[in-house]
Amino acid sequence: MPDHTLPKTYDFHATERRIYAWWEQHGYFKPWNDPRRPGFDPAVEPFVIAIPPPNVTGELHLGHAMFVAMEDLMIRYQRMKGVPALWVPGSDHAGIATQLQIEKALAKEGCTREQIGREEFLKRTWAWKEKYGGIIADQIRRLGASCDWERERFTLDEGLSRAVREAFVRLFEKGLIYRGPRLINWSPGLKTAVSDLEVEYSEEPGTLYYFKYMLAASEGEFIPVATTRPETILGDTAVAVHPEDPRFSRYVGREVLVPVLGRRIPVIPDEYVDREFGTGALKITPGHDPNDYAIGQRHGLPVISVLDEAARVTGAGGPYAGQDRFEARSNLWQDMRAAGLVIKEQPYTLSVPRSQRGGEIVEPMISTQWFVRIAPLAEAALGAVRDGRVRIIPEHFTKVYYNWLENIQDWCISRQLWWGHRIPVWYCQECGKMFAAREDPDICPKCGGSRLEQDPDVLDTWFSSGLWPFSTLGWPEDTPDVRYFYPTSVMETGYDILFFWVARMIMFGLEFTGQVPFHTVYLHGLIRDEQSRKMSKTTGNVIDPLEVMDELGTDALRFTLLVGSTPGHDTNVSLKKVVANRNFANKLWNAARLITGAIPQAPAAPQSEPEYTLADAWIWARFKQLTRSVEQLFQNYMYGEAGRQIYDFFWGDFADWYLEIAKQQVGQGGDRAFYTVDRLVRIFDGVLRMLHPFTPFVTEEIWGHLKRAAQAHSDRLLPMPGAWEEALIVARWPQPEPEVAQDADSLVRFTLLQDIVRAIRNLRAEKNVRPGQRLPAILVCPPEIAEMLEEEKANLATLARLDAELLSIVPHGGTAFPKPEGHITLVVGPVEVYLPLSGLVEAGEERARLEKDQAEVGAQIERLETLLSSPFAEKAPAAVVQKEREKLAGYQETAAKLRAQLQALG
RNA sequence: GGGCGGUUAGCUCAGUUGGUUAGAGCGUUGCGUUGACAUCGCAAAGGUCGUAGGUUCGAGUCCUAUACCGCCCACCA
Repeated sequence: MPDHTLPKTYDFHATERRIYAWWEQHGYFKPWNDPRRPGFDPAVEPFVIAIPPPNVTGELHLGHAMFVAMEDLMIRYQRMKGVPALWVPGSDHAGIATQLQIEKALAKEGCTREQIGREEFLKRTWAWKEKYGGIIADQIRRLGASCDWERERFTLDEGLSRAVREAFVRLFEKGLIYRGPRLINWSPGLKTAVSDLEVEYSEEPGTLYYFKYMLAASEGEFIPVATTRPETILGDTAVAVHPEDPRFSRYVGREVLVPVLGRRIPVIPDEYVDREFGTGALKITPGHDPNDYAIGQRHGLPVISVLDEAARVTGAGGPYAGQDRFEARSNLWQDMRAAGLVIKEQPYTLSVPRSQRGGEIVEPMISTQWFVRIAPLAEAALGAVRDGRVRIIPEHFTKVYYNWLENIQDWCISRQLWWGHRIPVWYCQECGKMFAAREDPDICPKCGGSRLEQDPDVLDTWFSSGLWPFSTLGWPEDTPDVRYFYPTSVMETGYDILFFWVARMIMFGLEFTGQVPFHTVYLHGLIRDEQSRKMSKTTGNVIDPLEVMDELGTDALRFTLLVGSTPGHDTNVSLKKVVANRNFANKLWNAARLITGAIPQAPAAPQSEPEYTLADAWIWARFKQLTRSVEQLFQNYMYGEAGRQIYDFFWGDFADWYLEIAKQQVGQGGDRAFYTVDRLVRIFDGVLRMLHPFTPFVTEEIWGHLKRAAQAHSDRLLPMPGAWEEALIVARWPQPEPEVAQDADSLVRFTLLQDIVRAIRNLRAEKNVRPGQRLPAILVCPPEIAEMLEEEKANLATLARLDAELLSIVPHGGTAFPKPEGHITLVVGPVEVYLPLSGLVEAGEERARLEKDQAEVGAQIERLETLLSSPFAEKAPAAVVQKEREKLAGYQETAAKLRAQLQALG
């Protein structure tokens, strides 16, 4: 046996490992045109994707699998098209997420980060990163990712750190970064500020507390006020009422007393107050509420912080100082009740702000933080999408993008963490000035002093991520990579990080490089379970991609994710789908066994000119259709639909029909066998090529076998490009093949053949004719069809399980054909099929079936006649009308046959 | 409050530019296994495309309204 014989079963496990190593070893993942390699041609346009960097200590989940599959598909497609394709891999330091992991580990040892100190903490985190940081990259390899691993980057590596400093200093020098006390979202557990985006609101049952704000100057008079957070009363600096509210107008300008504390605060008028809500009067806590902060600014109110960084009451809270916020809430309320200030409590649904990471309740607080003045950047980023320099797919997300950028707030970029890029700002202890610097300074540039202290904060992780498309290529250096590969091509990621990441990359790209960082944003949906629930460990519905790959193979997983998804829409993944796609890979494998086995049965060189059967012409016409359709779908980023069509072609046309026919044709030997094998090889090769971006492993493996089998047998068995490439991963993508006039005819004729076969199979199934039993048959049809059927006789016999010796094709026109004794009739379009089964069919049954057919055909004729006599005939395009006319003619022909048959039955 | 998406077969979903009998996988039913494949084959059942209008010769596809589900943003003392 030659070595290209395929084993009976496909061992995807071993294959995946072997093939990946082989690809990598041959350098196929590198762009063929590369400024780092000899023979570089800067004129050839590359295709570039920067990977969405996963968290360095993360574990692979289906979200990763999704983007890897999607991006690898795009990269492989471009590579096969001959475009230098670069996919830059890397990972993200993920400030909060990683730091939390380390802190958790420390907690197990019974200590805190403060106890071990910043330096030791960072040492441990780096050690953690070294230990676990490679895992995710290996898991991404298992998915088949064809990244250029030599270009792998990490957001905290030296080059990227330089980029971060450069970006910060530039913005700082332009005045686009400022520092100051503002009301920010404070995470008391993490003890850091977080940005607006990192706060998630959840609806939760709570209480609305009604109480009295007593007038300072008059006994017994009060303004009723409602709050959801009584502890903030301690920080109230005013009570606001609507200026036109008659209930309270007499109080405006007077003073009320803060419960328990007895502080005097003014009653102020402000239109922000909603007269309908609550009591119509609003307590103002500028230190702990964003709206109150704004009102406070308008009225020049003092700001009192009553909560500290751990959300405990500060000294300003008098008797409650040192208490936790919730403890203080209940204590204060009790004391107020005792003092007769409580009116009532009412159940109320709150929108509770929680930290995206820790999940704890975020506290709005006044704090000195660093901010990016975002408006000018946002304006530019809006422009880039508006004028089409960046295209977002699916398109409806552009609105979401606009909406966010048009209402954007300054971005709080400082975090009170240790794991991250430290803010490159120093404070001179001698002159008191602060300055930003690209390199760690020794002396103060303002006064020359040497007692410098660096700002202790680090930057928001997304600050460094925002630079990713160019920092990974070497920016701010003017490297050959930046010059050639930037701007990148497509940014493919989930829509959930459109704001966090995509918008910020566009802003930073424009700001720092003057160019958009990518011309296309492709947003995929989120992965959910089969009941469209989010996958979560608590629900227990998490599908682990690693387990899926172990059990069903990477290709099956990839194909499921790719074909099951539409851009921007969530995808429900179930194991059942993956199983179905594992079966698909298996089907491919077995088709390959058949084809490689068929090759040696044909002569190595044909003696005559090519001669193709109807089936050959048909499958070729269908294949060409597929290449055109797939090309168009790929161009429109409709990968899922493309995959589906290839799947359908392969399974429904190629395997179900053509392979069955091909076995028969190869069995005929001679040149017929050669030309059949030639079709098999070419079309299967084409299918493998088109499938390769979806299911790279099985296709590469099979293709290798196919190629070797073909080469071993004949130098005339070639793929479409005319020569066998060295590997499928770098093989040419099938060109869309143009349609020729004959194609339509082949399709119509073969469809008739299929209809005949189906009709016979149907009857056999109905009558329980044993599958093994070869039936004789008589086919009566118009002469021009008879010729075709005669040629296809052998195939017909195979497919419908007829006895080829006893199959007669009778050309017959005009007059009714006399029905043979003992036969029953099927009418398939212009063809009458007579099968000697009347013994199995009861009297009347045949008539009933024919009448049923007649009724169906009659209904169609009626429908089409109505249609064609309507304005449709004049207004619709001629081709469309013509098509319907032909259909009608076909039905009329069938109807005539049916009538004749029924008459013959008497 | 503003915006977006979904509603198609029992389930999960496709359905690009409107073209005239609506597709797949899974599930269900019946039949079938020595030669590519039971990880399979053959056949069958199953949908008035959420509802109501409109545009059009023609609407699952475009427009308007509406119901329900989901999401995002803003945020309500």
